[in-house]
Amino acid sequence: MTIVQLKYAIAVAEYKNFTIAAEKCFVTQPTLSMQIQKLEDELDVTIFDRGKKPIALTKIGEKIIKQSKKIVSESEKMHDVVDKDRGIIGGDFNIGIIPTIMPTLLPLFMKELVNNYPLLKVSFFELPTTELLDKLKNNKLDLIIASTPLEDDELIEKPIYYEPFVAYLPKSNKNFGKIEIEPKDLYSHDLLLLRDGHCFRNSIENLCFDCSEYDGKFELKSGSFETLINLVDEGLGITFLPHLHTLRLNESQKRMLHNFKNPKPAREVSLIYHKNEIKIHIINEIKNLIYKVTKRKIQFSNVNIISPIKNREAIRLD
Amino acid sequence: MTIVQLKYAIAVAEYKNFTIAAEKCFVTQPTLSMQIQKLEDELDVTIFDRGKKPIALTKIGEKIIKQSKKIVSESEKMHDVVDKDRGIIGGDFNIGIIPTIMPTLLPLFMKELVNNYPLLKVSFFELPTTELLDKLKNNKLDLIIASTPLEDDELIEKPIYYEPFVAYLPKSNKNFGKIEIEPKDLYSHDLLLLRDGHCFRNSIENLCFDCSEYDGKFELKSGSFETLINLVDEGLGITFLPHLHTLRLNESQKRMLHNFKNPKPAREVSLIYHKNEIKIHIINEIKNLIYKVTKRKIQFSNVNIISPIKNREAIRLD
DNA sequence: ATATTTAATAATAATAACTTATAATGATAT
DNA sequence: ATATCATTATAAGTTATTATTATTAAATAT
Repeated sequence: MTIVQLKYAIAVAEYKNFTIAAEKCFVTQPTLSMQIQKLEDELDVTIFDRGKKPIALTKIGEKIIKQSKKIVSESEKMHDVVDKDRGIIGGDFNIGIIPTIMPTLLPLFMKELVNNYPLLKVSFFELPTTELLDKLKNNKLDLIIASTPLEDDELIEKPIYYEPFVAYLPKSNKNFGKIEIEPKDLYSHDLLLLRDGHCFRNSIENLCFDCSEYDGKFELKSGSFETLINLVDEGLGITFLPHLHTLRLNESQKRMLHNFKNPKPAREVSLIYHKNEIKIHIINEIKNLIYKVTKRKIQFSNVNIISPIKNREAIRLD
Repeated sequence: MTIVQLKYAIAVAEYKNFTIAAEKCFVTQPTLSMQIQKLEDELDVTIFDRGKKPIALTKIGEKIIKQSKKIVSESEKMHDVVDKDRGIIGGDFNIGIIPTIMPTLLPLFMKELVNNYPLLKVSFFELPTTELLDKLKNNKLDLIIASTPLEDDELIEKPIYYEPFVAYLPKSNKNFGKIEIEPKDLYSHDLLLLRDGHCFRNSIENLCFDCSEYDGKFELKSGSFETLINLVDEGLGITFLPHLHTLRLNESQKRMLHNFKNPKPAREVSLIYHKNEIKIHIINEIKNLIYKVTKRKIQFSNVNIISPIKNREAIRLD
């Protein structure tokens, strides 16, 4: 049993295909096949059911892959041990951020991050939460920034700020001009939301509890707040915006913003990383940097945290 | 970096000698030296300070060996994963027991253990606690039975019974015949104890708190309770015995036993194994077997647990 | 100084891992 | 049913790695 064999097996488990797995491991398919066979021979088990299409893990195969991941992740940490000892913050580091956070948060720390750690090759990936989590668990990402709580016991969540929601209402709306509104006031047919799969939509759905009963315009799906804002401006409905997205609105648009009364509904934005703690020393550096930047510029209190997972209750936070 | 290289490095760290480490790994010395060099080259560090005699670990070497042990121990567990899946309880299994527990406990479960698991090759090692711990941490032992608490955060302790101490007094002793005695009654110059290094001695020293001030006969050191009993029989002093050691005494000897009043001083006897949980499925089987056997035959309550570590306080247990 | 111990190096053999080429298998389409 | 395609297994040969033996070098002890 070698670490290389385990990596090959993990790749096959991931891609469910020997040929693709071999490519990803930068070897030819026969090489990978042979090493997998050797591993199976040594352990005297069949890890993969080649009969099924796509290839499936056997029952024992599942366990073996799980243990393989542990071994490989511990072996990856060896490099961290060395780097940490030297105080080196360098190498590749991949950060994933959900689309509704990316444009407002990234500009806050991007520059300082790149300047402070010249040896670090940081890459950013803008993807929905589920894909981010997938990549994080497969070590394609080292850190993600997303709306929490996610309640995933493979991961560690470190909240960085709580961002209130604000209602964005056209003059035609009956609640326009109210000083303080409540979520239930907005229970209506013309609520415009980001497309399905966006966790921000889940948050709002949790906020409006029974909004799965909505019909009509509700089905209109958009991918960015930009579009939603334009639609509302045209009087085609109402929407919610996260607070940081409202800062760049013009004066007349700002008059359309309506705060909720305390405790304001809000989303929790967190750094999320794997419990295996690979590259933990780099994660900690970046964590401190982001803490520093956000603590100075973003501070909210007296909020109700709305879960990005469907059908979860809010958590009061004063 | 390969698992084999890590094993070689761990061996050198253990034996502080390339030649001996090579032997233990069943390879020649140049093979081992080269692999260590390759490992050092790849990680770009020096793990061993060859200048010192015996060979010493560098500062970063310490960390690398620590991480290596994690990786290797996770890789060892791969076989457990397979065995567990098949329900196989087999292979080598090494149990260490301290001398003052061995003769009374081993007969209770030895036979059933061997009969129940014919594929298991069990070996027993009778050694003092410190040596047992050393071997457990270096994976030379899979399980040890010793007096606890040891407060070692690499290890897991599972108490199996609490064994009261009994005083063994000759007729000449002033406390002879008392129905109930207290530890302080025995504060005297003729207390006979096992030789230094035996944890049972530490327990008794904790019990008598200031007995480090004792002089004279106290320095007489013995290795077994057999000797101590004989010495007391000859009227040369007094001693403590763990309860299970008193069961085979003859009638006249039994008249020399004196119980302490409640809560009786007692030692905690535990199964101890490594947190890395290698062979955990076998450990669990043996644990259950020993639990079953001891729960039926050994039951004590209302005791004060005396720590086998010097200068610790007793823990009351009702 | 000389023997002894121990790690490093050199030359070479054995083993293992890899590549290319090809065959076998199994599913899908004609 | 047969051809086609996708995919894994096998075979032969090459390269790279790991091992051995023999020897050298360095440090200690006698």
